[in-house]
Amino acid sequence: MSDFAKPTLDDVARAAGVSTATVSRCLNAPDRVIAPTRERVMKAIDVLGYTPDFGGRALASRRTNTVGAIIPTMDNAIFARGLQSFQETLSLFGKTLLVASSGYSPAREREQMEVLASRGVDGVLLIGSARPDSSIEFLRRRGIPFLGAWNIGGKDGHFVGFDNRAAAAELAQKVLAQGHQRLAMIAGITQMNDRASDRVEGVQAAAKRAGLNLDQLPVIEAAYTFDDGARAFGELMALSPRPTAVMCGNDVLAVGAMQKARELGIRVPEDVSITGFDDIDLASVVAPELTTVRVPHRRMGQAAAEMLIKLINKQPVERQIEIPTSVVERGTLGPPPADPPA
Amino acid sequence: MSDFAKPTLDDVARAAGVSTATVSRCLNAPDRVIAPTRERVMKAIDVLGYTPDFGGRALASRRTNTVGAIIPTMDNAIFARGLQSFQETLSLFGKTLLVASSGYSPAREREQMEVLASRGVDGVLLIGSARPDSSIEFLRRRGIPFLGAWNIGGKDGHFVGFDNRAAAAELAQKVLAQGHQRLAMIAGITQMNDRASDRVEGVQAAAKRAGLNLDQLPVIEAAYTFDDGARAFGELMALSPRPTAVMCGNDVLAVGAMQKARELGIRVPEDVSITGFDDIDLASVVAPELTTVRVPHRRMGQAAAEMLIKLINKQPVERQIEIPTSVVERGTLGPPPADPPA
DNA sequence: AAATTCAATGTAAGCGCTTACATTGAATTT
DNA sequence: AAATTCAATGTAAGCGCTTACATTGAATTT
Repeated sequence: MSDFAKPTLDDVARAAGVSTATVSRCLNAPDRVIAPTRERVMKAIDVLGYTPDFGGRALASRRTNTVGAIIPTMDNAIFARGLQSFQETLSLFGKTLLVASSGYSPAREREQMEVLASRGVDGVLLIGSARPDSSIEFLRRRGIPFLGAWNIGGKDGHFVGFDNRAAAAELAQKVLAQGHQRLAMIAGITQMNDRASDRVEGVQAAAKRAGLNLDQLPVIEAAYTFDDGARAFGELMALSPRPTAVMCGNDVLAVGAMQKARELGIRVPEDVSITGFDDIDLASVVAPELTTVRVPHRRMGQAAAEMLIKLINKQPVERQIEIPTSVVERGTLGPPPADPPA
Repeated sequence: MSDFAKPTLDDVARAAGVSTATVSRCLNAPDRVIAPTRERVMKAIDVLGYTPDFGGRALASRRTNTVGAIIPTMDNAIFARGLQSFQETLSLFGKTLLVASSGYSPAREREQMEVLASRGVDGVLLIGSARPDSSIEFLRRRGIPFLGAWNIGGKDGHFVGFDNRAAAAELAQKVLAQGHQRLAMIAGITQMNDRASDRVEGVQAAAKRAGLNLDQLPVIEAAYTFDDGARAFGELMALSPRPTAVMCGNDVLAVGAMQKARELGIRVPEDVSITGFDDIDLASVVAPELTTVRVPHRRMGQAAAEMLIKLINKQPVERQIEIPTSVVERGTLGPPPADPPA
């Protein structure tokens, strides 16, 4: 076998004594070729070590069997798990994943859309729904099916995700049920991030329903890192009156807050309750374990892949699939101290 | 602008009043076209909203500007960070990342190689060097440049990574220097995983050098999860004599072990010292903080991307690049108890 | 002023497939 | 037995680019 002459369809056809059309059919619609012929062709393919050329195939069929995903970053447990199962499911359908990252910037997201479009992806996975209309318009014009994940409720388009607002509200209710009156939030950066802003709104809605004054519900925005969570927690603890419960936009922020609490000698949950969001592995590793919202990332990734494939195949789909979440009550949530510091 | 008629090179050429070759040159070798012409062409490209067709381009140029990576799983902080920076660097060079996962199975890795090869990737990133020769042979025959990362020292081929063996040995030395005589290990699954087995060997070598009897150095292999780490730690603690220091194959295992210790009422480091490997964020979040080996994942990801691009461009490269690691001594490592339990 | 050079551009073949349409011939219907 | 049908296969165009080679004509050299 030569190192150079990569065999082509033509070589296979010649070796099997059939036309190129027949070889192509063996590959793409085997039932349209009679068994003995097919076997002969398959044998030739095997002997020559033939694999179809991607470029030729893409050009002729106008299909790439490639799906793109534009996520803020892979380097974050929030997306890693869902993306992994998205990829696994895609691979079951013979599709490959092209990964691009936006770093939470809508402009970079748009750039990546263009990169993916020019690569002829059959479909695109996006995160959430907050982005300039022009970006969506771009995909529409190109005729590329797309899907928002990790959230639902965008004004139009398809979604597979969870109701961040409702989940945050539900968690807030549990906190309020413990008797807390002085809530505070460490939110993710809400600009162009509907997951982050929905969570804030959810907490605020629940607080309002419970008769709290929203002016007394401080919200600090922080990037999703331990350090930023810790810093924000420090700021909140300097407030007067000091909050007795700090709800965080995700688990990473919450764990950062817990670290800072330890550093400041503030006990969790005796002095301050802390909650997270996502229920990543980390949440059940810290002590005390974190009260948070469980999000079935793997299930969502799989559902997203399935829906996107249906969209690509122009099969009917629901407009959105809501993945149920649940509050996980663990050690970091307790009643407020009897005599909270002013 | 119509939704359907995606403009082609031909359309641009006609609109700009030049030949298709000139348009192609504007895109691929702009300096070979005089400025006024180029501007006219660029204008036409802009007006028509033209983007080159990937299939056509790939077919004609025999290049895809796509790089593949086959990693065990994305859903693990160990790979996520390095892969993210690999991708970012690639993107700087106009290359896109195709991600495939093997789930730690050499057979699946091989399958994914075939998938990537048939997609015409320009190069492939692999993890480590432990795999059947036939897999390497496959890439060689196809003429696809490849690179092993996360480790160095494979018998041939190119590598960008760290010396797992030496790093583990260095960490073991620190443990031994504390006076521990009863070491134990919770290793990753070593089969077809050179990172895991190199770390075991490193610890064993250091122990031997210190005059310990390797028969008295129990090693339990465990998958990289908290639960498996916890389970293995439980087994080790049931041993008699009980180890006074448990070195873990990575941070996740170590944190799992710490959880179990807490559950068993075993104090860390007073009763048992625990060490990890990788220094993922988690390591400095647990209490006490984890003694571990710092691995500059981002730097490695970037170096890997740069080397792979050089390989693709047939530029000269070193055979391997070693990324330095360092031991981070933190709270989980202390001297053995004065009176260790039998 | 004629010859030469060379940058800028054009012509057209070819990359490796898919697929609409055409052909063939055995099986079925009349 | 002739006509019809239809499954199996073949023919060949075409998908949208890149690039070797050809052409053009202004600038330079003689």
